[in-house]
Amino acid sequence: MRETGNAAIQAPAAKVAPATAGARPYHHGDLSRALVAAGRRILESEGPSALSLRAVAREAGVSPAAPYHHFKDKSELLDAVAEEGWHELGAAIATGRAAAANPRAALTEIGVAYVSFARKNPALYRLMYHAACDREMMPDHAKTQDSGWGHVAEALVEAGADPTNEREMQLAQIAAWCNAHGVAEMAGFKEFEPLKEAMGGEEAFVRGLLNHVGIFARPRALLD
Amino acid sequence: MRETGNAAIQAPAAKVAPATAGARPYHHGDLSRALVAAGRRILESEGPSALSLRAVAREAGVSPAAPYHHFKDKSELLDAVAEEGWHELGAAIATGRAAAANPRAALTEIGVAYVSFARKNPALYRLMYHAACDREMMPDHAKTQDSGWGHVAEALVEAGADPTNEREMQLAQIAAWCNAHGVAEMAGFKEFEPLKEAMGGEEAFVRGLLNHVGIFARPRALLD
DNA sequence: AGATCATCTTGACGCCGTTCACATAGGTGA
DNA sequence: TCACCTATGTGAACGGCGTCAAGATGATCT
Repeated sequence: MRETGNAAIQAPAAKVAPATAGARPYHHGDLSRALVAAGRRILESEGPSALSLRAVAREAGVSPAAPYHHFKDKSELLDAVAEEGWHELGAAIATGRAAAANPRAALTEIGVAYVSFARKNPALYRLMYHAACDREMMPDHAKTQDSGWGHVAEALVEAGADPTNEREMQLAQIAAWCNAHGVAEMAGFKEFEPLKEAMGGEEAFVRGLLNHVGIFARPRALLD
Repeated sequence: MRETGNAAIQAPAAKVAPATAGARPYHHGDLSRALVAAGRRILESEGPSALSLRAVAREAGVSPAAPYHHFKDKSELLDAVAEEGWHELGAAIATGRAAAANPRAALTEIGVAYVSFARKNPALYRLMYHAACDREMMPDHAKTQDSGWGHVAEALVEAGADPTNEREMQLAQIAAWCNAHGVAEMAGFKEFEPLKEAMGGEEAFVRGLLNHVGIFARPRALLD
């Protein structure tokens, strides 16, 4: 019939094609993945307004109706693109955290990595959050163990937070996310350019902002 | 020809109609305002996906092409709706600030008022920020003296910040905005419901978040 | 009154998301 | 081997969208 869940995983069903062979081995071979990739290419090169289902199908070289055999509708395709983004954001956060000199610095680096990802993939980031806000919840993926969400909690504990104080832990975790999200969406505003340059570049600006805003540098209710 | 700027101000041009007379005095009378109002009604009652130019025209009782005599294109109409939102947000912030017992509390109340407005008008708030992010800058309106932006700066100074430390002032102001924005967009997520209830309602939750996140409760680089 | 000009309508264009009937081709079991 | 089944593709069509050009309408100015 039709794939219902994650489009990136073909399940143990009948192996249909070598996935990345030359030209077009099967009917298409691996349309799901091709469509998601095409969607992301269009998003990056031509912006969100150009991201139509038909354009994605064109980019993948299939008819406008073909995607409907792999995704219920357009928003499900966009969800798959967004999911790829959440996955990469999680990886970026893990990398940032690992690069920190000490547990306390890890929190800061998580924030910087988060904002950095969002600033490097603005259209993708906005798509990710758009999807999340529409359903008024974080994507399931963001809550798995190895996600950004999980890393924040772990980093908080390693920095000395009391994991038994559940309420404060939750508040701090959410606050961190709000914090990073706010900075991520506003750091690109043009009126801040002069200040950015005066501070020696965007990263310094972002660090200043995160520091001012607090949680990444000093989660005081937990650590003070 | 065609109105170029603010659609809400009819300028000193020829008075065309009594503005709010019965039925339809002139060709329409005051289509600009009617269209903005219709747009907002649709946004609130049927959501952003239903907010098409044609639907707005229908709601206002005119043909699909009529709006083009008042707005360059759809996005200019949406900008006008958003501008109304920024105006109201500014007023809400002013009210919150005025209700505070002391200068320090004023900062907190500004944050609470901001988030409260966003939570009460989620679709409008998202439209407002969407427009801002698209052009990568705050709307001009948000930067005028009596806007939310201005109130934050004033409140910071009244709370004891040093207005001559320009860089820190700017950083704090931006941080406050990031802060409020992040909380505003995430406070509605469903996975936080249990915590919200445990804390005695959404306002307490928001205050906790703003407090954790820092700037509204303790802009330390400036005040400590 | 006649000219003028902003305003509104009609009709059209191309693009969109989506659906449906049909075509095609790999895999399966007789 | 071959008929069948199912997954996957195409083509044509629908209504809705944003937008524009040409024409109708009616208030205002001289």
